[in-house]
Amino acid sequence: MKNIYEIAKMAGVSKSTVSRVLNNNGYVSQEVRDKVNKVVEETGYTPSVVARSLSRQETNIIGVVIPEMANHFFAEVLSGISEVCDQMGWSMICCDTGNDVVKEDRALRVLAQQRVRGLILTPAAERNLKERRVLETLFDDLEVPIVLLDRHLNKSRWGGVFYENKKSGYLATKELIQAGSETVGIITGDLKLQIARERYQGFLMAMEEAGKPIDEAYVFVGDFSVETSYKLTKKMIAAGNMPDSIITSNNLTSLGFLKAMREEKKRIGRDIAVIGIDSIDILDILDYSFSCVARDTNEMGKTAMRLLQELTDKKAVDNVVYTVPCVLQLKGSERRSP
Amino acid sequence: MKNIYEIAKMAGVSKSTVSRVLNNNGYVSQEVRDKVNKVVEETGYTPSVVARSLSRQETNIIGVVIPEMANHFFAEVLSGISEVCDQMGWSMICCDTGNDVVKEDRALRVLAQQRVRGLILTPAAERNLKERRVLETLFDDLEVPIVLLDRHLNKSRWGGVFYENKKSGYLATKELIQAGSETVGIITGDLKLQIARERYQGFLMAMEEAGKPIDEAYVFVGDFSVETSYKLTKKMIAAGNMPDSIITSNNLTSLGFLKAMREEKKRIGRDIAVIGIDSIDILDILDYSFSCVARDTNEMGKTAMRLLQELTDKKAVDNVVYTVPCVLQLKGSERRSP
DNA sequence: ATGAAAGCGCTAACAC
DNA sequence: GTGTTAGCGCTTTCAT
Repeated sequence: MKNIYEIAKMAGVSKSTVSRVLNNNGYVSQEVRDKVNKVVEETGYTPSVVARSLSRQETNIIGVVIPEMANHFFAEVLSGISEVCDQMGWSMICCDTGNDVVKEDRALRVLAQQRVRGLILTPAAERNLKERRVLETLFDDLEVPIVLLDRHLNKSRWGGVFYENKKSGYLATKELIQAGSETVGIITGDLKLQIARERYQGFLMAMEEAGKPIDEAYVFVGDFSVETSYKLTKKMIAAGNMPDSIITSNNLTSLGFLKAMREEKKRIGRDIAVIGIDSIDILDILDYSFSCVARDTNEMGKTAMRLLQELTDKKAVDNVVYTVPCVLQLKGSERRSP
Repeated sequence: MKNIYEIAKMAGVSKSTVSRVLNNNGYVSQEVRDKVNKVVEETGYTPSVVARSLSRQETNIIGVVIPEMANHFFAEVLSGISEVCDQMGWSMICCDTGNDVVKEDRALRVLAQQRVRGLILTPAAERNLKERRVLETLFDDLEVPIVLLDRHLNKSRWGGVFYENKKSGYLATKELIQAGSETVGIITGDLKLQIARERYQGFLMAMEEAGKPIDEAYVFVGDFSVETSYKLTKKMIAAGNMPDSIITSNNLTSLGFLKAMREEKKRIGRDIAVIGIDSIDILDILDYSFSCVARDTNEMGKTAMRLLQELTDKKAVDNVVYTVPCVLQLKGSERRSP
């Protein structure tokens, strides 16, 4: 591929002029402009963004670090980020950490080296103070703004786009009780994550409000994965002691729960009622009765990207927080009708 | 962020030495190595990949261009690509074209400017000769190898990772006939895409082999989207003329079909039999009887990335083609039992 | 084993 | 309006 100097030579002008034409800034006569464009056209010349970035001392790439691309929640988020990113003419480097902090650290370091302009991060886990300081320093030194997405990072000063976690747990529980449940159980997420704790707290709050005691046997500590939720549900069924209803704390937890129920020939609405946190698109398509507390996932991604843009433009301060609302979607599974 | 020169100064050595330590090449005494590493550690210095890329005249970024991230098929593929990419220590810029050729062109141009080291592409559509030439020239000039994924680009000389499309259509159709269907219909994908035509041809072949005539009324030309498939199925049901069974040509087509069936209170296995091309994970979890012809999606992504690596290493020639096998998964929906 | 210096392809301040 | 020139932060060749 030719470089800018060769294009300049061919057009009989200087590099600066070619640069001006390419970036459409500075004064350059129409005549010269046409001449340069013609050469660019003919040669199929494409300027190097890496040289430009070095010279300008900034890139137009953002980093996106998420725990699992194949999780539909994150796929939707990514799609939203990508759309806004594209509109801005920026590019996005995606990293999938598989919920592994080691991979996450590596990803963050790579993105720092890439000198990304901004970062959208869903942390695999919360970190101790020291680890967090290292990360903070790394990106602070580079003046890279960071937007957290969905998950918090303990005591970090970064803002982000989050969810009404506590409220979602609260609403789901309250609804189950109102629909007639005497006993309500929950399969939680990884309680090391703030969002899992919040959802659980919402559950506790609604229970207390209704004057229901918490039965430890009905609190299943999971980790937001299909597998664990599946195992816990199996165990619950095997124990022969099921609550009237249960909260599944995220989309994968719901799936694991449904899988185990199917296998054990248990039926939602007959053997147990359920409300999930997060919707599962396909269940709606199938008209499957699965009640949930939902949110606009794609919009979460878009909002995160817009916030990041404001931060890079210095039009927002660091610790801005957007909270997307939860919406109850009742489809019948909140009720048990034996 | 400090640069290499400042680190050198602080360590009392030259830039070259720091570079050698950082890249772990060339001779440098253990003593000096330690000294440099200490300074790097203390300052939290992170070398700039953009400067390195300019100097080395190559990046470690690959471009991935796909039609829709939120489609579970592509999310899985992305996940596979990402994993191998990460293992290699490379980064990946993702672009979602939304099946739009204009966006695709823009994405490709951006990736060329980014001087990506390689490209994995699922084209939004086939192109005319001229458009294709422009693309080819662009990346040829930059010596960027390209791996096609899932979808072909007409008459291009690029290799890639594809699927047994014709066979999948053939197997599905044959199975439906064997299971007792007198009449078989199909909702095709966008026939401008070779993979859609191939799947359709497989259908035709099996029909011919079985001596069944093709009833035009049972051939529904779709476009691999939920929406179109939904509308076509609605129309089919409204017309009151359904085949014994039907092929749905990809995962989204299956979903649109299932949605319309539900809405119209039609039941798979009673009113019509069906085999879909591509599996839908969640249906398995729900133990939903949905037969399909499946493939290892995640592996397709990994294979594509490995092929790309071989191409960048010049260990493979351009037009290598991997074809991933299709596997019949019968769950009962292939049979109609009124 | 280490340093000096040229160069990667571009941008932008300055000169004319 | 256009050209000249000095970087941007690295790598790498060539001396020493």
